[in-house]
Amino acid sequence: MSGFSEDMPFFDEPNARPVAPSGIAARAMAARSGHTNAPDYLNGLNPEQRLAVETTEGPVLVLAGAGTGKTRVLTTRIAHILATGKAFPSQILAVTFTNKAAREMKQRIGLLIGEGNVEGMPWLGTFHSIGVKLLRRHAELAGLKSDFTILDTDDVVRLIKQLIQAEGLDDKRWPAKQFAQMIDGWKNKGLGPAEIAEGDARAFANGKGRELYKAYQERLKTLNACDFGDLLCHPIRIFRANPDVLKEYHKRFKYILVDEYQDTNTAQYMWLRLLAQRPGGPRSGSPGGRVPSLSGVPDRTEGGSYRPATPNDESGIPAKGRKDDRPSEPLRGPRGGPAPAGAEQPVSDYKVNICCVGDDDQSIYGWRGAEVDNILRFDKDFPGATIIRLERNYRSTAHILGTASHLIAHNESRFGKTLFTEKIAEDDEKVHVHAAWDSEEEARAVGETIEAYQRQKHNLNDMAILVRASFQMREFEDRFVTLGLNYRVIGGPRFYERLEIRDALAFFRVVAQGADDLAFERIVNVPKRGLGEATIRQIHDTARALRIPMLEAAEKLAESDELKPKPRAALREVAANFERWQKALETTPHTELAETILEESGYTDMWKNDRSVEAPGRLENLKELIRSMEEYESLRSFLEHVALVMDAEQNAELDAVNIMTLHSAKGLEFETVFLPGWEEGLFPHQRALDEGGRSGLEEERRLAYVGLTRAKKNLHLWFVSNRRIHGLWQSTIPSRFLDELPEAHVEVAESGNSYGGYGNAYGGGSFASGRGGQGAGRQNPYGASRFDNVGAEKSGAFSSTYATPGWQRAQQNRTEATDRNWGSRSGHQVERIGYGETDSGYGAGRTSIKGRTIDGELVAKSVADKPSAFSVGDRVFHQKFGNGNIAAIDGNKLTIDFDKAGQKRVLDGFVTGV
DNA sequence: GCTTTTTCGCGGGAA
DNA sequence: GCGAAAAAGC
Repeated sequence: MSGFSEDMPFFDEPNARPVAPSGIAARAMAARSGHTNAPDYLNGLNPEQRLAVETTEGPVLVLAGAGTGKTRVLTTRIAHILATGKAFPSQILAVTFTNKAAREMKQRIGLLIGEGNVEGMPWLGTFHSIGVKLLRRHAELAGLKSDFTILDTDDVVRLIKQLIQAEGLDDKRWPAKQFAQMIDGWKNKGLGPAEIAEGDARAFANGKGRELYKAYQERLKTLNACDFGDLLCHPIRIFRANPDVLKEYHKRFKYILVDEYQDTNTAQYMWLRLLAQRPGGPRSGSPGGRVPSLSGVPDRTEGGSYRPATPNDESGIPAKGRKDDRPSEPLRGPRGGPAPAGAEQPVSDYKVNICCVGDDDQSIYGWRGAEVDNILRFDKDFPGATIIRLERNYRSTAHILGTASHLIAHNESRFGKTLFTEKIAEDDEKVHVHAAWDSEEEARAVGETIEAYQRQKHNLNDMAILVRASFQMREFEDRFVTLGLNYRVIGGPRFYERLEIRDALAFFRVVAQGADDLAFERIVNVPKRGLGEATIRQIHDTARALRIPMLEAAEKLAESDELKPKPRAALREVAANFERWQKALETTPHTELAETILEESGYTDMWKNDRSVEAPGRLENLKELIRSMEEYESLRSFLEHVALVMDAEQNAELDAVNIMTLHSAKGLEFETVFLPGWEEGLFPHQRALDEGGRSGLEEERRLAYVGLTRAKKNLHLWFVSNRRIHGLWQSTIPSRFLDELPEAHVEVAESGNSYGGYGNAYGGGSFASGRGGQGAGRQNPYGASRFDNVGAEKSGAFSSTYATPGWQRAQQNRTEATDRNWGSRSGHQVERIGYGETDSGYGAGRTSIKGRTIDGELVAKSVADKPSAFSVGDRVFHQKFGNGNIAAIDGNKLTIDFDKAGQKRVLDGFVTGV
């Protein structure tokens, strides 16, 4: 929560006590002094877990496979450090990525050592929450005041947009959103405006990228604000520029623990390195089982400046772009693998009690800056590191584990772990692979399977549908609504991102921090009071000219006669309101004040008068917002919470099927898991392949691995032959990942109910052209015809799917990862994958498809100008919808009245004349 | 300044 | 095909 309001003296140990509730410490002492009985909390750990808990000294990397008890090790390790008196709670730095993980850790440590003592762990939290805490303490060293505002992505984009416009640039050509992402990327690498690569700087805004970035940082400073990236970057810069500050933290943190280390980005790595470094000096002995006295903490930073990690990089961080610079040989584990190019000089001859826990096979966040290399390189960074593998899985059946292990073995850049289980039951089912004709049938069949499980008394809560992309969810939702099947979507739009909540928060922000221009701008004209673009611009200009916040500028303008009477009166009212509320901040309880603000501003009335369907819900949300404020002591601490904790709890009461993306499923487990959409182009996702090449494919494969390992007992994979992408139906081919599954653990299920009628006609479709050489060219190491009988009895269609040229292309793609052009070699089917195509489909680039402007010309125009091979009234056949008559033609898009399926819009490449 | 029409984008999303 | 955001229209 609020780091600055409840600030404590820096070294607070005098008030702290060693943790010894429930006699744990006593027992630990006993254990150490010769008794063979281990303390309770160590009971039930397997040998590897126990080693990971008890190896408290020196660098430790715990490679924790899926379902091997990672969180248990982390929490028990902390409990162990505390119980044996190696450190006070406040001397342990424990970082996670999500609030959820931090919360769970706190709770579980609480169970081990007693609730009260977890409160004494002020440095357990997310990278960002700890970053805020550091920054609030040392804000002035970053040019901020300690009450700075944290901007979220939305604010940042609006701010950048203003800057782009201020530069006189075309904000169409240079989208603010894109630049925000670039800044995010730079900050993930810990790069300030002066440090970014020349090429990157030139790539945006006619070469003004660097200036723009600089201007952005300056603007943040004047707003007394920072973005999420700054929460890490500012502390890094502060540490580097102020050795004495860093030294304080070196003294403080005796043990560092990091969760999900494979997800750390370069900035987080820099941050950790700085805190973990103990330059110079000999390795100190183990503090043993003594509670170290304050004065006895040796100052290991004495007499040494930082050891630069590379000769030309003071940061302790490898040069940017390592991934790309790296020689192509794979990293084969930590032992003897080649050091990646740009790897910095290892940390040596001083003691670092850092313990990182992670799983390289579950690294799925490369796209937001995570560097798998951080974990793969651990023992180079920390020579002499103990590496402990947790491979004993407590979650899944042997079939599921076997399937997942076999799949992930296709990746090259990994440590290599082999999960095993001792739970082998005869009646464990194999992993099921199902085929469906299209995504509707997929949803229908999954629904039926779920209902079948339900009849066998399985809880819906124990089932989950994990999709690659969120657009897949809709079909399931539609189906479940029809069936009356309860479901919940996890990771949807979040509470604090809702319009009404953001509006309300903007009011509060201006009251709490008058200089928050972004918030002010958001709500000056909410509810509508006739303050349009022109007036706002005027406020803006005045604020700029006088170098004052917009609220003050508004006050001034309201008193002057520069405005027309109407906006002037409105502005005067706004200014008066805020003045009144700001005064009330001192005297009124914050929940009461919040209500007053929403009433007096007319905001609640605005929604009361709104006749739309959402309005009542929005009012309800506002009430909920006020209610949730009660838990905080002040408006300010509440706002801080909101900035950092954007998640909202779901209700677990209801028995409902869980629907979520694969990404948000990481860390969860379910008895029964459905994985739909295993098709080339969707999974692995086309864009991952286009942008990431082989490493992109490997990340997709890790995502598949994450999906498979979520299942405890039952696992169902699906692929379809037809899917609607961006509104148009496309043929698809099964994912290459399906062919990477081991035959021994997988059972290919018969297709549910495919449409017999359409299926029959299928042979006449375009796949037929590729049937000739089927099987011959396959390089499937697990047998050539494993999936060939899929659905054979019903339609025969799916067998061909696996033997098409498209399938073979997928195989080729596997070996020729460098070839990123789907269209180049692919023959007939390619236009059905990806993003739709021009008429012929041969080799046409994706750029030409959607009517984007290229060199200022609308490309779609030329496409549309091309006369279609069909004319209105023609009788045509479509492989999904059957026969029909063309009702209208729009370029290559046909509107067809189908005999059975009704009117649909399809690309002309999908139909043949009859 | 507000309402309707057109355009755009469309992988994953913590803090 | 759909929703959000921008541009055009009133």
